[in-house]
Amino acid sequence: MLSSRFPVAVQILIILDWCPDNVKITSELISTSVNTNPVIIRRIMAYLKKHQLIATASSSEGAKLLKSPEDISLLDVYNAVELTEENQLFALHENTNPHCPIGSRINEVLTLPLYEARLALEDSLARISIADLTDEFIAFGDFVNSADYKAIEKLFPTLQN
Amino acid sequence: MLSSRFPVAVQILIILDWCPDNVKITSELISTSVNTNPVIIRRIMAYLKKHQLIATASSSEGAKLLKSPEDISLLDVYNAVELTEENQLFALHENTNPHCPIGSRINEVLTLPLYEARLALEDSLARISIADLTDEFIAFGDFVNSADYKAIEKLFPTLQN
DNA sequence: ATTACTGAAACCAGATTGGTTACAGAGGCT
DNA sequence: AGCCTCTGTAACCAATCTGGTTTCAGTAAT
Repeated sequence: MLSSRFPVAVQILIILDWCPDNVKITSELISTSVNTNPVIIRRIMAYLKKHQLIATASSSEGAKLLKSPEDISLLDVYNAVELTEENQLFALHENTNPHCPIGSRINEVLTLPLYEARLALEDSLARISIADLTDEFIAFGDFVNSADYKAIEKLFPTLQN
Repeated sequence: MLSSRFPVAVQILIILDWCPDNVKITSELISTSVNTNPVIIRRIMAYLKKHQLIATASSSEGAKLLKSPEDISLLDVYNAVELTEENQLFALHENTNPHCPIGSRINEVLTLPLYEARLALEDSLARISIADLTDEFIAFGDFVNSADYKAIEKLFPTLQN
């Protein structure tokens, strides 16, 4: 099973898309939504930053999206946080027996079917954007005007600046 | 990245398909092809056995396929060895903040896109059978008659019975 | 009975994960 | 200038997973 870095990264990007520009979004605000430690959020944001999906600032304005949310697909996020340096979904068993007709060629034979399966996964992820997902939530303006907001205002301490 | 149980399981099934019925296939023979410890092979074979893909015997005849190799897909193998009890590819971050409009619904919103991506992966794996892969290797008969065979005969100590 | 193999337990080292504390440094603000 | 907030890292931790190994009881064929 893959790590939860991917869904958390998606949640980070949705929050950046969902909040108006004048809201200062810090790792602590996001960590309150995810319900984890701010350092966890910063670590994942470092991946997103490295892949040019977001920009962060040492104080001041908080994090911002670097691309239009319509142009950030789930595949972009997946690639940013889940792909290792080996750049593969399926591991292969290394050092199979070179003297065995099966062992000597198994990895070569498996490569294409496993690559195609990975492509199918990636194609599916590529079809959904952050904007698509943000649409599934209540609008920020409606949230602020809702009766709920007052009760949980303290959870968004930096919401208004 | 997923574990190498899956490719090793595929290799086990290919060997069972590839070898003629009169060859006694033990965990040690397979471990020689994979180049690992026989216990590793037995552990993976236990998954395959639990999912009714193979039968094993305490001595005597060795392991056998329980289904025609055309009817064993890579998805069957993947499901047998890689799926956990939670039965999912992507993890979600649990205990997100129920008071946050995003956190309270993020997992619900992510479920469908992640499920579809997983389905795409599985559909792709379902299209390839063990028989398809076995076809990619030299036939057992040709191997036995080849010049190579004599040199590595000792690696298949139980080959002829 | 001997032999050969399976199945399972126990243990191990290394890697990964999510979590935490701590702190240097960047960059606003007064 | 000093203060304040937040980022980016490092260091550390416990839990889990993985592949590997040794050991051994049980099973089945000869």
